[in-house]
Amino acid sequence: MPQVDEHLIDDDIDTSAWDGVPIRLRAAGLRWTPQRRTLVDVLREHQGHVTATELISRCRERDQTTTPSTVYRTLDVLEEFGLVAHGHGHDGREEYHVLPGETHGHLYCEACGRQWEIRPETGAAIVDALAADLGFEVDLSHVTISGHCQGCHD
Amino acid sequence: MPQVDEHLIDDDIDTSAWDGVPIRLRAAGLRWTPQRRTLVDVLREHQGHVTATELISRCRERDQTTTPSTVYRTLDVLEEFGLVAHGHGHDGREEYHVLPGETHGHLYCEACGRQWEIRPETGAAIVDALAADLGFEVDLSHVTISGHCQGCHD
DNA sequence: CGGTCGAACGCAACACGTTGCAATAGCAAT
DNA sequence: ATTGCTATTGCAACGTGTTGCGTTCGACCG
Repeated sequence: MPQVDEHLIDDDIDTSAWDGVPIRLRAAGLRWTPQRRTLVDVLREHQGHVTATELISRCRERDQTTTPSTVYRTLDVLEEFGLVAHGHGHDGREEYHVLPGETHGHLYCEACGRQWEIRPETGAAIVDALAADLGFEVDLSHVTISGHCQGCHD
Repeated sequence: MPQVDEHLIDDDIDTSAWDGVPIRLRAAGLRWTPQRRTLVDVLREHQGHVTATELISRCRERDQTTTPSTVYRTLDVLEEFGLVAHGHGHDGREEYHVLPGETHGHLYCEACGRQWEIRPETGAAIVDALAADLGFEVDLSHVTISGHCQGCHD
């Protein structure tokens, strides 16, 4: 097993973005509570996409008393700080992007259920098309576009 | 008010597509029930988009005993026959296109809440971009893309 | 016209997400 | 350490949509 030093290994996620959260909250007149700490601890371990439901159950693993409404409200706050971004999966349920870097759209194959990310260049083409049409400024990351992937159409 | 004969006026909707529904259902081994008749009668009066909730309440105006699960299940059947198509609004709730003609995507402005349809040519550009990228065959009508309209972005 | 089969119904329970409100508890100031 | 303000919590209730199950009734057949 060579070269293990050359790349980050799976569970070696950069969590530094979360370190300043308590301070940022207080600076905005908000509060750092045990419930928020639990959620942030859970988010530290995640990259990419998570459903709200999964976050709630992971929080409950750490704290039996976790309440859904608190989690949803905390996620709203974290979204205002740009630490998560929510979107809707193909079935309309909420999904969260943790530490959204470059925003990207999502594709969902109705046949096989797999998901893909839209490449930045392709996403840009979509954004440009809608900007040219109606002057619309699209937030691609908010939705999942449905269809059939190459392997599944016909 | 000249030329009123030259176009269909607003409440003169072509409902002929619904006339064959009982026969089509029976031909497929399915049944024509009073509950389905109520929903189809409601759908006859609609064009464009309706939320599932609105359909349920309109059915209840005609039949107090209408049950949500029956309406949802009937909508699924009608969708298989191509008479309605469901999508998700910006907040993930279900919307139905009645008698979907040319499929079109939707835009939702997060600031002012208004909605637009994506013009066919623009929609085609989006479909083409994703086909070129991953060979993905997109069903644009299923989702509502969020963003900010011309009047609302700065 | 009555019998049979199973599609469709209504209900009850669940899942996900939101909201209003009274009680709690951060946190800044004293 | 105590106090006061108010952000946050937890609960309960609601809205929307789905699912399982026992019962009903549509439709075809004799």
